[in-house]
Amino acid sequence: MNTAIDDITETPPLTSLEALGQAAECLKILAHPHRLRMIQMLLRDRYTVGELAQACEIPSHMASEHLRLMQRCGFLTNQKEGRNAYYQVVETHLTHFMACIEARFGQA
Amino acid sequence: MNTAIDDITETPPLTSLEALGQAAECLKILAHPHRLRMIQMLLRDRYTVGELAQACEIPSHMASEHLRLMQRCGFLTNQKEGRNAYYQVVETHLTHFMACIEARFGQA
DNA sequence: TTGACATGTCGAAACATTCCGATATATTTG
DNA sequence: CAAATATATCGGAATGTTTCGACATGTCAA
Repeated sequence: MNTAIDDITETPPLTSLEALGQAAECLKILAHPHRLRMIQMLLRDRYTVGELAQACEIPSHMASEHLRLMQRCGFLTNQKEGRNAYYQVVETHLTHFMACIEARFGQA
Repeated sequence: MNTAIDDITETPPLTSLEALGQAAECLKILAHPHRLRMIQMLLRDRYTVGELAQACEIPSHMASEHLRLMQRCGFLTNQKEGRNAYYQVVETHLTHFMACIEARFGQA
């Protein structure tokens, strides 16, 4: 015999189209190989723009643009130290997203 | 004293830029509110193009295009029955991705 | 066979993203 | 101060995505 709670856990309600719109915005920002690499690195440690740029094999002014984008949407924050800018992750759910991506696309 | 295995589990290698490129392609396809809604529904049951279109509040010929895109990249498959086409999920990792999205963006 | 229905496909307009050179700002070093 | 370094920003060309109307295909029922 099912209880009300059983029914809810069996079929949770659909997410609203509005919330899925927000989700889609965030996924669009994730959907770039250089930004994924930056997030993967920043989930482990903090890095400067130049270090991230080098890891992505791109000019640092382009890394700066990717980082600005990810900061504007609440994924990252930065701290300026001298002439360097250290970025780090603030959106904790990125840990889970990256775990999903690593589970599917591996460490290859 | 750390073993080699400890070191690996503490700092797994970065995913290659090539693999992250594939991941980005998949995320781009996920990054659309109507496609997210379709996937969320199809993870629970199979539906026709018309049913999915109605749930997304879009004309069915546009639902058909979204479904074709998701089929081409290996997320979905379909079975024709009479004049209907039933779609269902074949990429099992979508369960985990959708769980992440629901955890972050809720059932609101 | 005819008409209604469900789905699929095409092409173009509208829109968004990516990339890059040029330039700007701020900081450290000599 | 001047030069070098690190980061940030701007504008535009190239490219990709989304949407939509129009039309094509295939199925069912009368």
